[in-house]
This record gives sequence, C-alpha cells and structure tokens, in this order.
Amino acid sequence: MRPTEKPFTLTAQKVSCGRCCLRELCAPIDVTPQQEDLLHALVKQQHLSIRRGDHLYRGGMPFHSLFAIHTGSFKTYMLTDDGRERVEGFYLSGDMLGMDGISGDTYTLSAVALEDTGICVLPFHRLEELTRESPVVQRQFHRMMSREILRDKGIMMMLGQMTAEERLAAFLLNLSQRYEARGFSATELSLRMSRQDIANYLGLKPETVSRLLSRFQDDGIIAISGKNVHIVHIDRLRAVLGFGDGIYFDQLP
Amino acid sequence: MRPTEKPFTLTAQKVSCGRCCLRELCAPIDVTPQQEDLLHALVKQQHLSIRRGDHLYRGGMPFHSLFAIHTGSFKTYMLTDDGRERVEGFYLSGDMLGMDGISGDTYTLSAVALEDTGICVLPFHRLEELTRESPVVQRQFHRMMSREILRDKGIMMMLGQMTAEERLAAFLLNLSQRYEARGFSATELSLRMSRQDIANYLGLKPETVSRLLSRFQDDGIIAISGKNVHIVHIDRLRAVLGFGDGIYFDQLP
DNA sequence: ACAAAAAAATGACTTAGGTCAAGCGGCTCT
DNA sequence: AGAGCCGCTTGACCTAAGTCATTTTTTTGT
Repeated sequence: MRPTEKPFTLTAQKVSCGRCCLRELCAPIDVTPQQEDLLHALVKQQHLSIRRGDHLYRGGMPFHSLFAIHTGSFKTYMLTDDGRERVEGFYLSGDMLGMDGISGDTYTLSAVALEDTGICVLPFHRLEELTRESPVVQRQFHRMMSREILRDKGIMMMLGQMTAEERLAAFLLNLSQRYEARGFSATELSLRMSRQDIANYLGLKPETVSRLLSRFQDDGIIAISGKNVHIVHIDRLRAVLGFGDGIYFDQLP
Repeated sequence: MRPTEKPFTLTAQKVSCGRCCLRELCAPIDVTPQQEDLLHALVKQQHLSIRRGDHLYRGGMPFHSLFAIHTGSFKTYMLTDDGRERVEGFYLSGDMLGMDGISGDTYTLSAVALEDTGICVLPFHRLEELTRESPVVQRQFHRMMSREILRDKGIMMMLGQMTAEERLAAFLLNLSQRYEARGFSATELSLRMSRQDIANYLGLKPETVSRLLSRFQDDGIIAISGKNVHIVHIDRLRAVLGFGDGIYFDQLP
C-alpha cells in the first residue's frame, strides 16, 4: 500500500530559522522579546529537510513533536480503511503541523511534502514546559489549537453545503489570501498540489475540478497554465460565493 | 433572524456535579485524587441550567469559559453570511463545549440545548492556571483539544467521500457508540434533534434523511417510531459502511 | 533530448440526491 | 381537550456532479 521510500529520520541540520516559522505561535500579539528568545531557542534545536514526495510523519507513528514549516508546503491526509486517502489540508510556510498527534500517542494523519521543504521541530514536551512557564506563550499555543479547530469547522461548512463551483472558488480565494499574508501575490498562484489532491480535498472528482477550472477560464475569471493560476477578476471569484468578501472556509493566517 | 429569548445569564445554582461532567478532562488516565479535587473545585463554582431551545452561548459573544455538559444534549451551529445555519455537531453529557472561542475573544459557534440541560462552567483563565500547575492536567487538556480536531477531521472525511446512505449509517452508529459509552443502550436511541438538524449536519436534505430512515426500516435494519430508533441489526448497519467495525467519524468518548 | 508514463482536459452518458408539491401525524398552546 | 401548526413522510420529476472513455499535455527518467 505504502510506497517504499527512505525511512523517517531526524536529519539535524544547521539551517537558520527565521522568525517566520513561528508565525503561529508568536503572531499576532505581544510575546516579549525575552519570550520570543525562549521560543526560538526551543525551535532552533532541530531542523529537517524533507524532499518533495517524502513524509514528515505518517499516521501510526509515535507522536513526539509539532512541526513549523519554514519553507515549502505540505498536504496532510488520512487513510481510509480500504486504503484510499482523504486529503485533509494544505499547509504553507509558517503553518504548524502535527496537532493531530497530541490526543493519542501516535499521529493520526500523514503529512507529505509537496515540494522540497525545510521545517523546524518543536519537541512537544519542551513546548508544554514552556507554556507552563509563560502564560502568554500558553495562551498563544491554545489559540493556535483552537484556530485549527475553527479551520476544520470552516471546511466542514464548505463540504456540507457548497456546490462544486463554490468550493473551487473558495479554495482559490483561500489560497490567494494565504499567499498574500505571506507576502506573495494574491493573484498569481502556483498550485503545488495535483488536481487529484484538490478534488479530493474539496470532496469532488478530478474531472469536475478540471471542468470548473476551464469554465472559470472561459468566463475570463482566471487564466490557467498548468500549475500556475492567474486570478484576473478576484471580485467575480468572490461573487461566485454569493457574498462580498470576508474569510472563506479556512482562517489560518 | 434570531428569535427573541431570554438573554444569556449565569444563573448560579446549587447543583451537585458528579464526576461525569469532567469525563473529558479526567478520563481516561491517571489524574491523582489531589488533582481531581482541584478540577472539581474549579468546576464546582458555577452551574447553569439551560432550557430546551435556549442558547448556552452564541457566535460573537465574548469568550470566557468552557462548558462541561452535566446532563442533556446540545447542538452547535455556525451562521452563514446569508443567515442560514450549518449544524457542526451534537454534544452529549460529559462532552466539552466552547473550544471554538479560545482562538479569538469571542465564541464562533452557537450552542443551543436540545432538551433541558445542566452544565458546569470552567472559567478559561482558571483552567489555564491549573494546567500551568499540573503537567498531567495540562496534557489532558491538550489531548481534549486535539481530540476535537480529530473529531472534525473525521466529519470532514464523512462529508468528503461518503454517500448519503453511509453518512446516515455512520451517524446512527456514532450515536449508538456514544450512548453506550455513557451507560445507555447501544440499540435504543432517542434522537433529541430534528430530522432537519440531522440532515444539515450530514450535508443532506431532510427529505433524503427521511427516505433513508424509511429504507433502513423497510430493510429491517432499524425500527423507527418518531424520535425513537431501535437498531435491530447493528452488524448490517455496519455493513452499510463497508467495513466491520471500529470508530466511525467522530471519536468523542 | 527523447520516449514512456503520468496527469489533465474534454465529451457522452448516468445517477444519487435535490427540488417541488401534497398529504399525514404528533406537539404545543390556549 | 381540541385546534392549529410545524415537522415528517412520500411521490414525481430534475439537475449537478459522477462515471467511463478518449485525447492532449506535462512530467519524469534515461
């Protein structure tokens, strides 16, 4: 079932970890420089490079750490009993991975790199220690977990009541928003994931995603060239959702 | 849009709170009696009685507490921009409510009682204090939040790739499992929520839910009488999902 | 740089579930 | 207790999205 590939190893490396990889924990509030130093000390200890197609973790592996994405992007998925996969989300630089592992002793999802990536390892027991010492860091960590819950509620909303067209529009707008928050263009998207993955994530079939992308292009809303999507009329894309603006189905910063 | 009803007030009452209402925090592990006392001291402070149809909290209200359901059941929902509601979940005695409020300063969902209920209030800042003092309680709280995340991933899975028939079977089996975990019959379910709510939760239309319940009954799998469902052949209900047993789409204990 | 393989696009047709409409029955309220 | 209302059920029909099949494009490995 699982493709053979090199086993999961913690390849410690000397990679400088900018503050971006702690966006979720530090931002958006008043972590004092001192506390920030603590966080950076924590995260600076271990770094990993995960190549495109390799796994950061797999469902069933013992849980020990959370991971902050320094560069690159991941998809997470869950395996069904009959071996098919269900894509649960796409994570970009600054996002935190691994929270699905906290409740048990093992990770529940699997995380696979969509491109060559650099990630920071946060040993969970160290993070817990730190949150016991600093109420501010504690609160920030709790916010982070709660945000993941909200994110999921948003996706449930989408899967529960949006049409295929609305889902795809919401997906593109969400990506646009997140790219923008990272300082990239909000209208020039580079889709790192396959149409298959997009379809799976949105609860659709690849053919439907293909058709809809073509339709959006024919309507002049977007221009596609392979993995690159140019959003020509972001307002018309918003209009597909039937309301002006706001947050779509996934509020990750 | 919102029906007028008595405003949200913290009607402190003298209700004895059995340990059941802290299932999520204490169970299943080794909280020492001492720590358990701390938790109970925390939770014993405030109790609420919420009548059927009344709200425990509403999206937009300032966040201050988590709530443990002592008796009764709730549904949570989110309002869409155009005022329709999306049912996010059903919560039974022992379940924890309000985690959607942690990430912001306000609750995001709304929680409405499906019957007359008794709930315990856990002021969040007190809970955070407590988790700073006790690593065991801290870990347990983190597990609880992570379990909520997993629960949502499970629902996403359902909404993303199950047929209507599978969703309804999963819903019934999930309820059965949770009733059983609370010491009730696994085969005699009393549905506290409307067909509308079930449909909305499952991403279906009420007519479809009705038809499927009738079909399950015609097939002899269940026997329905209004809100009461008797599961006649739980194995055949499991077979609808295409695999033997296990956990369905929602692992709340 | 080329060939093979995988991914994506497109068309024809099917179907699960939605929509609309009508009748039934069990609660709620006075 | 009885009237009225709302929620539930059921039927007939429709449509959005899925399925299957074919072609085109992109990616990958030598």
